[in-house]
Amino acid sequence: MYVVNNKEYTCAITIAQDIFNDRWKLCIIWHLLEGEKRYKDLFESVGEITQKTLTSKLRELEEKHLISRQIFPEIPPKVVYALTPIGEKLRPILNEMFDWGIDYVQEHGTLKDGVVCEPKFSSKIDK
Amino acid sequence: MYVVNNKEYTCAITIAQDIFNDRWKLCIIWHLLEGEKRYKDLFESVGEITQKTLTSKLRELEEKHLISRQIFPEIPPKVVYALTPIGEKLRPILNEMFDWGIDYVQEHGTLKDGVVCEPKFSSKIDK
DNA sequence: CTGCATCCTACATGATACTG
DNA sequence: CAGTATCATGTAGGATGCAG
Repeated sequence: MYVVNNKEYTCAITIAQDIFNDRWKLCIIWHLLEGEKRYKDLFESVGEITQKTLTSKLRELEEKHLISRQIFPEIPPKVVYALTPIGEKLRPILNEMFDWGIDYVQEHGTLKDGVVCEPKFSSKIDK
Repeated sequence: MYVVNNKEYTCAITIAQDIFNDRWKLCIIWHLLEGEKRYKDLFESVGEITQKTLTSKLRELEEKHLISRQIFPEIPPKVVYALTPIGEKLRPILNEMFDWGIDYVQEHGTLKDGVVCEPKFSSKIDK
């Protein structure tokens, strides 16, 4: 039996599930795989998320140790979010999900004109 | 731009998200990685899911081509669910999520006595 | 055994406006 | 710029009972 944050789990899969089982967290992590980002940049790149939801999701991710939050005491304010090591460890999973999505499109979907996301294969730390 | 089931996506990640981003689908797939199963067996192994929800999730998974549904014309009825090839392709992702969960427990959780799930590394097809 | 039909509730998320 | 504060709502999922 696993115990995390006073919750009990019998399967390690459900731990991961519990952490990013909503509409936005995986997407936020996905964009942070490119490197640390400011609140504003996330707000723009994540898409149609509202500020309230973005703030709430960032707090949850921080609480669960997937991201860090660095505050610069400036005017105007500056806050930078970045993946923690355990958050960074999601990279291969996200990339595999990306590949699976491509496979799925080839079997059951089509490709249209327009911009699409690129995978985030390599770590920025390498560069 | 990807088009699947009349929905447009700009990122392949969101396709995967759209398909198993709820409380139960990943868990159902996880158990089907052991091999095909009857409705009753899923109902018991998945856990605290209700019949209504299980049925609904199985329909969604079938509709999205992740599982197949085979009906045996017997009394009492027998229905067997199994992963399709594209569903089976989720195995490495699920296993990596499992491993990530273990990592997460080591950093931010604890281990207690009690039964835990095993990973589903190999395909049953191999055996 | 394998479902479907109702009814119901909680929570995640959205819309909008405001603040230091 | 980086958030709160309110208010509103859709829908996923639960509880329960019935059916072929």
